[in-house]
Amino acid sequence: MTSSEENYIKGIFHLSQGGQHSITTSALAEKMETKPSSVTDMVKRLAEKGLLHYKKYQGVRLTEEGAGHALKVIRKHRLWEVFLVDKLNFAWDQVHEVAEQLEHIESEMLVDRLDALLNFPEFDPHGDPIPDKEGRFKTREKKLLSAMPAKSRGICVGVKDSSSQFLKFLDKYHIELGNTIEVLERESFDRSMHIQVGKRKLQISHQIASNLYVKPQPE
Amino acid sequence: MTSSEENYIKGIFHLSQGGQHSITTSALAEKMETKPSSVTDMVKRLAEKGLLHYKKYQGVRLTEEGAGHALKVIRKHRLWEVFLVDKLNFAWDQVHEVAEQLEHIESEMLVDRLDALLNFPEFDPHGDPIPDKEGRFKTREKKLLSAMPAKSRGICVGVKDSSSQFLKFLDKYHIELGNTIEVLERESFDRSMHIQVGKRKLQISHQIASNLYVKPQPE
DNA sequence: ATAAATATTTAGGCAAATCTAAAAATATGT
DNA sequence: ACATATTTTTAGATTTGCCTAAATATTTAT
Repeated sequence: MTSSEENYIKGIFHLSQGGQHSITTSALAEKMETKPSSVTDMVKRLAEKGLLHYKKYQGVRLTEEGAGHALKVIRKHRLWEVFLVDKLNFAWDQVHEVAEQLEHIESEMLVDRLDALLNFPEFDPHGDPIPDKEGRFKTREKKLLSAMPAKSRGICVGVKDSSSQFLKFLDKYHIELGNTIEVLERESFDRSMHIQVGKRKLQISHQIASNLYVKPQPE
Repeated sequence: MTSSEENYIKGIFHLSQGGQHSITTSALAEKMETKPSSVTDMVKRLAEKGLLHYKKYQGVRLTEEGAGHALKVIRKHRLWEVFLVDKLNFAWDQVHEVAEQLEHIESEMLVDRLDALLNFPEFDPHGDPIPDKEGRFKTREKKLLSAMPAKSRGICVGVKDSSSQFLKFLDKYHIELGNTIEVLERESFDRSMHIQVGKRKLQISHQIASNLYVKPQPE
């Protein structure tokens, strides 16, 4: 399987996570930053290989085999991200590009030993779960910070947008995974929020709050 | 630069190490396990990019830029080999294939941090020198064991053949880099040798002796 | 319900990297 | 030195993954 094929499979998998039963050609084209006609070409090839179901004009859906393959690529991607952060001291906004390359290295032994070296991590530096050898992964209760009511608290467990710009913004305001975030007040006018992180109080826009996942805490 | 182009550049570099001023199309085709006509196509492209000198029917020679690029790829390959052995406990006969893939990952930061993680190693698991960031590498006095006279001693510092079969053979007879090898006697008939490694005495064929490098020791 | 807008596929082309078969240049042997 | 053998290059084809432009199917709106 080529890198390009793997990237398509991964792209379809991610779009499917959004709840869609079937992924349209144009949605996939946008995700892959390519043209719909190129997508049509590729999905025909992947359908022939049994990795996805495709009927003309009906969009695509991964087969079991395709989904399994996607999980393997995602596992590799996330493990490499952990490696880069934990072992090579990369910042969390610097890992994606490199992991995009490393995820295509083929060697089961490499992946399994890397997993062991990193102590079988369950989440990557952005809070996304890492599938195990069998493709299983932990899920945890999480809500967008923007969906949390005033006076509630949550532990920051992940980001929705993992672009470098957003991650650097979080760094700047010292918001990191594991922090407890308390919602002090919500502004209904612009949907901005007053929050407290540790001892620091700050005001964040809706755009920020709607890209941060927290695990709600009782009381 | 594509992986394929990098592999050609690397192949030419290695062939040039053998002392040849100019590398023929057919020698390169054999090295790359491809056909001479494919080589002609590729070297034309590489010549256009300024990575090598090529005149029809005259063979090829790397430019400064080409050689610099080759050294970078070789640096990455060998660093990854050290990583696989030191950090992931790969055996020395299991690293080549995976390193062939990893050597094409593009990220200067990755390479430099990997180098630091490994404590700036100067030699890879097969005893080959690792170029530094500037392409410089240590050379050390080494001779083929087969060229050592009887009653001489040397420290095993490298292998010429790094095929899995040969490396496994060495494992089987507990010959490893760093061992002191003493030549007890040479058989002129079949050029086999009686050697002593640590406390063990063994007889090795010329084929083995001519693929093991040693650093000759005085007296 | 039918026309207009949108989405998707087809057709034909291009670049990279390979191949085979044929042509051209170089090297070798007597 | 000249014919033969070998090496190298050229020509034309294939596959992957992409493109543009045109054709076709589907969806939407009146």
